Amino acid sequence: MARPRSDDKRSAIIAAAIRVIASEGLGAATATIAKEAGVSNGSLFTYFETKADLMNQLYLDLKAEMAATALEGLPTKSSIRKQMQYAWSHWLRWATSSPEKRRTLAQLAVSDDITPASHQAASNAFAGIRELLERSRENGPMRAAPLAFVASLMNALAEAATDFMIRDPANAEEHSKAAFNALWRMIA
Amino acid sequence: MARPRSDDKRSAIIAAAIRVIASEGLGAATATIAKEAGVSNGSLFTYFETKADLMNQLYLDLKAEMAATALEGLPTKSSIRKQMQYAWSHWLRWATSSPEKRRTLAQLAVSDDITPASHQAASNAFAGIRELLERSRENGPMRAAPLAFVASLMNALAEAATDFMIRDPANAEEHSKAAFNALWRMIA
Amino acid sequence: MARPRSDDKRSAIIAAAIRVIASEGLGAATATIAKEAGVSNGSLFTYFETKADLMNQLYLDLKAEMAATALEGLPTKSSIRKQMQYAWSHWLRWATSSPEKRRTLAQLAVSDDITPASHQAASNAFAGIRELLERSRENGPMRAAPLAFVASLMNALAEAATDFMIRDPANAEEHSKAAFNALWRMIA
Amino acid sequence: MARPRSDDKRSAIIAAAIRVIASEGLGAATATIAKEAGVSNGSLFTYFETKADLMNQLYLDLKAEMAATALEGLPTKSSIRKQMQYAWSHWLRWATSSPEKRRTLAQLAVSDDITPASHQAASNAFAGIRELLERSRENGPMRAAPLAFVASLMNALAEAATDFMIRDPANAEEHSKAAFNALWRMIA
DNA sequence: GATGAATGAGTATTCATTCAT
DNA sequence: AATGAATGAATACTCATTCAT
Repeated sequence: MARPRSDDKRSAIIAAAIRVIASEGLGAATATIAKEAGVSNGSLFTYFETKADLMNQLYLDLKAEMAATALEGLPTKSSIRKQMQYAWSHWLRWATSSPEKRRTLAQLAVSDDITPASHQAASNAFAGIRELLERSRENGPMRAAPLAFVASLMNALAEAATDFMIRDPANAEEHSKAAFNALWRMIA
Repeated sequence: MARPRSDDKRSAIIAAAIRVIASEGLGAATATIAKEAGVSNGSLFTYFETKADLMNQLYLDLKAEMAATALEGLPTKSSIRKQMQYAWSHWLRWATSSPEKRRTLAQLAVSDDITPASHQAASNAFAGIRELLERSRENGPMRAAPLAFVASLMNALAEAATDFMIRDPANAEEHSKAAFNALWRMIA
Repeated sequence: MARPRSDDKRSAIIAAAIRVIASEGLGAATATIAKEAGVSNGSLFTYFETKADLMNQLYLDLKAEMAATALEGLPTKSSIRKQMQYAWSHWLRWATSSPEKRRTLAQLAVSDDITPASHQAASNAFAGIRELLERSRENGPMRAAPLAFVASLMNALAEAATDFMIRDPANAEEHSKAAFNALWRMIA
Repeated sequence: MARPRSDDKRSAIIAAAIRVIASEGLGAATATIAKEAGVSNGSLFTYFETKADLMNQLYLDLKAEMAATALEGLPTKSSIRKQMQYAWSHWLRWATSSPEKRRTLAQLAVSDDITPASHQAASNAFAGIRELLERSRENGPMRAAPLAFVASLMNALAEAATDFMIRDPANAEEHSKAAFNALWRMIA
């Protein structure tokens, strides 16, 4: 319970959890995750106090990675539409090309183990994207709606589009664009 | 000649499952559900072969009720936009006013216990709504996209809107309309 | 619980029990036996008060059939050796040619459900054979041993021989004779 | 580095199983065995993967102990008859003086849980005794019979004799000798 | 008498977490 | 800090028996 020493081990556990939860669901045993990480089951609990704690940290890690990927290399000089489109396509590309992370994230998102605080923190990680969204819709038909509402719709669109891109990878790029255009029609 | 199997008991178990799962999640014990239904734990298994069977039937019941509510009293003589709006508002009203059913349905929708066959059957229950959607988008910008993709977007929008209506009930009607308008902008 | 009406049903249950226990062991559910007999599970209990009661009656029926088969047509005018050999071969033939009955009987014989009274009654059914045995050994080396001891040895020999005949049916007759000769060497 | 698995605990569970099964039969609950062994019910499963696994190991342990006892201190310089008699009397003495072990072994021997592999392994433990038997019968009337058949008869005799010795302990030694003489008449 | 639904005690096994080594 | 054995609560499902129809 003292400060754990090895960041490698923490990472190994997180990575193992992604793989195991993707294939076995949230019911996966901590012992299974530990073994997959090459760590003893006891050690898992020196890096994460409880299973729920592991879940919450995993959730945050994944959300943060997702947001960072979306904004990495953002062409801040371009038009807001271009920037939004850039973020959108990177976001969906990440989700599409990391199927285990996405599956695991999807399960965590609906889990009762994730605390409101974690949901809040995850939302903060999306601040950059929310800002983009704010500027995108500021002259559009949803300019008066609560931003959280619009964000929720955007998120839902991204989820649905990703599902479809995974199910029909041949036309993934096309689906991504179609969904972005739909988004733009909605808000701008 | 023996005591006949009672529809009341089946309903009681289904209703109890809705309540219990809404508050305890899918991990709820069958014994808890049975007790809540006023039935012995053994009896639960004469009405549902396994816990998974109960989950699947519950899922179908809820999906069917949702679709039926959306289409009940549909003004088939009105314009397609009016019809869609009618279905949309009934759909969201049902979801909003049955929070336990909605919570439970949300959990079931992502559960591994729900078989592909059940998902298929649930989809069939939505045939009427899908038809409305087809006619709604037939001249719009998404006329060439796979219907399933559009349906998925519509569903995601409905989910997001419902979440928001529940969190902010004072403006529920407004949110419903805003979401509908967003939908219409997207597809028509 | 009143006197049951139909002997047919009793027989059907007994016969079903033989088949089911032979294949599923003593743990077989009464419901399974009832279904195999074409009777409702409730009815089974009007013919046999408890499962243990069914087991005991089944045990007795099988033991009695076994003894009767061994002695049927006994050549009472022949030498005692001839008579014993006749009973022996009929006994083993029955065991060999009724594998389900034998399997079931073997399981019942070691079951805790069979009461001492039933074991006693089964022993009585073997009175005829025991008498043969008494006359067989009356001048032999075991003439002073308790008859029950000799009977026990004879029974053990018959069991072992039967096992072997079933495992090696091509030489069944030979094994039967070899075992009989061994028996005769032992007692006469 | 962690607490090592304790042989004492394994032994305690095995010993507890012997006692519990002797008195309650094979249906005995694993929890009962664990409690009798002074171990948590969970721990039982760190020493034995399943209940069936426990049964199989128990069966082997008992069979091995039985065979070892029979052959311990065998006077290999004596005549074959003397050697056989020595093994026979030690065998029956063990069976007689360990009634719980014997009861339990008898139940296990007919259990469906015991795998063919275990029966095979148990048979291997009896190799020494089988060898004695081979030399005992090599010039006798059963010299041409399959050894396995003769072994089966010998085993059946031993079982029957043991039963009788337990039921009539006052004359145990006498019964043992009578049975041995009967065996010798049979095979030598 | 016949039926089969109702009952609820009973059981192997799993798993998060703790703790001796 | 690391290990993995120890713990014991928790859970789906079965089954002999009873009883309403």
